[in-house]
Amino acid sequence: MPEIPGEIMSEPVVTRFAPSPTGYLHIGGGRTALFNWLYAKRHGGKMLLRIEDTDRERSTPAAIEAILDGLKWLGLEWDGDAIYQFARAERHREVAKEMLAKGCAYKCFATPEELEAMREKAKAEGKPMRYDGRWRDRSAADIAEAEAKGLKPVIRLKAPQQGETVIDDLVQGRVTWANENLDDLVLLRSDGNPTYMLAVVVDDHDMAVTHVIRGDDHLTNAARQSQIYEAMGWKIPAFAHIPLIHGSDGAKLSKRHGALGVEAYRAMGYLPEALRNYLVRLGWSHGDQEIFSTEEMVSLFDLKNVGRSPARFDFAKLENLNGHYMRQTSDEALMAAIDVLLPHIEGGPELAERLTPERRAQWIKAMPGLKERAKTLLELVDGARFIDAARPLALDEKAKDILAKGGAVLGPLLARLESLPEWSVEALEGAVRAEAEAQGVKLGALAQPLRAALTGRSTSPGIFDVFVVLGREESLARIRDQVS
RNA sequence: GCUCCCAUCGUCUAGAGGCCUAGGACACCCGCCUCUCACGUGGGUAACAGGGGUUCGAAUCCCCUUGGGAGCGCCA
Repeated sequence: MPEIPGEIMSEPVVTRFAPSPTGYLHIGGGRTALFNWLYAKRHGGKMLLRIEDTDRERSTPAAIEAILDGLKWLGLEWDGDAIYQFARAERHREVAKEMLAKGCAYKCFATPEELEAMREKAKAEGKPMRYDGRWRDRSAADIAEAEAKGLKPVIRLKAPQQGETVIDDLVQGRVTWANENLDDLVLLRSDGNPTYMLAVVVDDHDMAVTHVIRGDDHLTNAARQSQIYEAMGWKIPAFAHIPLIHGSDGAKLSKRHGALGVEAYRAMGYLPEALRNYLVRLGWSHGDQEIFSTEEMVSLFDLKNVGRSPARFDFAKLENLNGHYMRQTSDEALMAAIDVLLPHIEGGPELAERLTPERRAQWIKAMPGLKERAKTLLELVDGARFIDAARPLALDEKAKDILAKGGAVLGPLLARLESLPEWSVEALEGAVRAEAEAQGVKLGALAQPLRAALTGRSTSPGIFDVFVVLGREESLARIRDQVS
C-alpha cells in the first residue's frame, strides 16, 4: 500500500460507482467511474458497484447489462459483486423506522395538493420552495386520527431548522447551507418504499464507503444526506463532487455531442486506454503531462488536482489521443482490437468472415503503414480495404483522375516489374526509381498511378509496402487491369 | 423565483502574490521531411469576463456585476 503523506491510513479506502440503470453508461458516468476506480486503486482500496434500480418504472435489465459491459470494456473492474439497491429496500425501511423511533423523523400526512400549494405560495413570495413542516410537531392524537381515516403517511426527516449544514468537499472546498433553506425531506414514501436520499445514505454506510466521488449535480444532495448521517449518528464519508462534462457548445451534454453510451465509443473505433486518458484529463491534471499510462494514472491521481469548473467534450482531442495510442500499439494487439470491434460495426461480421489466416497475415504486414495514418480503428479498417478489394478494382474519383492523366507510365513500368527477380521493398523501390529515371520523371509521377492501380485510391501506405502486402501476383494483375 | 457551484487561448489545462513578456496539449495557419496521405519536426495566431478594493506588487486574496452550470419531487 502506498504511503500517502498527510493522510491517515488507518481506514481502507472504499469508493463506489452508483449508476441508475435507466439508460446506457454515458461518458460523464464513465469518467465518474474512472475517478472512483483511480482513487481506490491509488490508495490500495476498493471500488464497489451499486446499481440504483429503485426506480422500477425506468430501470431495465438491458441498461444494467449495458453499464456492466461498458465498465468492463473501459477496463474499470469493480470489487466484489454488484449490489442492487432495490434488494435492500427492507433495510432502508428499518432505518426509517429507527429514525421514527428515535424521534429524528416523523409521519407526514400532507397531500400532494397541499404540497403543490406550498410550492405555489413560496414561488409567489420569492422564497425557496420547501415543505413547511406542518406535520413536524403534531400530537399523537392528530396522527392517530389521520391513520384512523386510513391515510398513508410519508416519513420525513426532522431536519435542523437553525444553524448551518457544512460539507468540506474534497474538490469544491467548504460549502455551507443555512438550514432554514433546507426542508424536511421524505425518507419513506407513503407506499413504504425508501427514497433515493435515504437509500444512498444507508447503502453507503452499510457498504463502509469512505469516499463519495460523484457528479457535481449531487452537491446539494450532499447537504441533505449529511443531515441523515447526523440523525443516525453515522460517520459522514468524504465527499468529492466533480464538475460535469458539457457538450462542445457548452450546453448540457446531449446525444449530439458525446452523451453516448461508452459502447458507442467502442463502435466509433476508440481504444479504451485512449478514452481513459482523455477522460482523466477532463478535470484532472498533473502539471503539463498529457499522456498517462494506466499505471501512471493510478500512481499519480489525486482529488486535490481535480478542477472545479466544468469541461467541454472535444472529439478532436480524443481522436488525436486515440491516434497516439494506436501508433503505440503493437500490430498484433491492433488486430485483436479490430476483432473485438468488428461485431459492433456495420459490415463488420462479413469482414470478419473474410479474414482468413492468409488475410490476417496481410493485415499484420500492412499494419505499420496503416496505423500511423488512422486516428480510429474505423479508419484503420477503411485504410485496409485495398487488401481484399476484388479485381478489377473500383476506383474512386481521384484515382480515376490520376490514371487518366498519368496512367501511361504504367506500361513500361509493368514490363520492368514483371522481370523483377525479387519482390521486396528494396528491390521494388530500386526498380521504380530506375524507371522514373529512365522516363525522366520524378518518383511521384510513377508512384501515384501505381497507388491508384493497386489500391483504387489516391492515398495509401507507402507504395512499396503496398506491393509487398499484396504480393507479386496480385500486384501485377492489378496493374495489368489498368494498362489494358 | 430560491439555494449552491463555477469563470485563464476556440477546446482541455498549468499557474496556489513577485519565477508570467501568462506555459503545455488539441485544433487552426505557415514551413521542413516526402511516392500520396499521414507520422515526425520547426515556427505562428490565440486567453487571465468586467469593475472596484487589499498589497510595494494580483491571473493568483476580498467584494460587486455579468455570464455559465446544477439543484429545488412521495425521480435517481
